Amino acid sequence: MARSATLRSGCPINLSLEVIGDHWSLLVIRDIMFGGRRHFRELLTESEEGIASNILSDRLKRLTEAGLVTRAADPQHRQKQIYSLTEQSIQLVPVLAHLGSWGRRFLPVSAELSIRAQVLEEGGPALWEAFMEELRAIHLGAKQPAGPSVLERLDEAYRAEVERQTPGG
Amino acid sequence: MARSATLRSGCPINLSLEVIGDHWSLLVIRDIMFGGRRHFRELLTESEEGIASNILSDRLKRLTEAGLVTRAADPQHRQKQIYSLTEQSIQLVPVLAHLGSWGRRFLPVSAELSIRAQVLEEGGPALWEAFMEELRAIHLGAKQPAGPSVLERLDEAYRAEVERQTPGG
DNA sequence: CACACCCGGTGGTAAACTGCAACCAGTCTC
DNA sequence: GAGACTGGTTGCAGTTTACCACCGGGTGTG
Repeated sequence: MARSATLRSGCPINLSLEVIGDHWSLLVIRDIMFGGRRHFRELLTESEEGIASNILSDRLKRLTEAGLVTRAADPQHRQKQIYSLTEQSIQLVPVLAHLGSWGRRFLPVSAELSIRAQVLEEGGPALWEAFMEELRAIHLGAKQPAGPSVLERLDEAYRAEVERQTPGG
Repeated sequence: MARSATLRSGCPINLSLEVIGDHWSLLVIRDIMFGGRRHFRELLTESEEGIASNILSDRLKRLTEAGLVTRAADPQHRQKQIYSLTEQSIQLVPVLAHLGSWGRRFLPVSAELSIRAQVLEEGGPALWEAFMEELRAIHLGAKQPAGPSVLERLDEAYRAEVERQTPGG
């Protein structure tokens, strides 16, 4: 069931919180956005925080209704659904970037999980914009941007950080 | 009671959400930050969304424990407590600004409540920085910054928007 | 046709969150 | 000293959220 349309007030911050102001919604978006998870099972089993299947199901439904996520059939596997970001959720990149920076400054983050936030912070708005262009290519079918891939750069930094911590791997 | 220290993961976004990822915490911060509310009763009765007293009490306690808010005795009134922002919560300004911009773009905001978000958006990072300096002066006792007051500018825009909607007063 | 995988849904239970209203004791005002 | 105001607290009920485990039908694979 769709939850009651409370609409406490017309304040943009309040309305934003009514959409993404819970523990899981932004984490799901983060995993689709940065983790490249596109299927239910990927989001479920590769979740760093261990989301439950019914919660994931519920959030994907909500996010779809709110226009932050779309679902489409997977041509490779007739039962699979592919979840994609929309322009609306892609424009959350600056929010996530700032939220990550803030967490990195004040909270007990782990090094390997915050390295992406660090790269995004150092890259600044220019990098975010490039990242958003890349996401539009991946999720909306837009033209692939020219420059080097931001996603690859983030993943590379992550792998380097993991390697740094377990050199003998 | 302090809620269980779950710490689902060390991801900065996750940790940030564990601190401010609920419906009310950011609204309380918003009211202290933009609305100039410093006392319990002000936060309670002038809340746009109508927060309940026990919820407000709980959030103020949590935010204090998390280091986003401090409380101090009011010399004017021996029973009153003055709530202040900290450097940690002042640095949420960019997050709130982006969240407001995002809401303004995609959600059914009301004109008079989103005018501040619009001013902040148009002012960009430079204006945010000036606003943060001003907040440091108000809440942390820092030196009053030189330029014109951002808070006054926001309030003025708000009043003008209200006037525009109800010209006859 | 077995078999493992895939997308979820269900049921049960516990905890958290929320709203409402009443209440309390200290404090300022007149 | 009466009355209003202060910062909260408490109790209760309803709703939401959460976790856990299991199930169930469709689907690709050998």
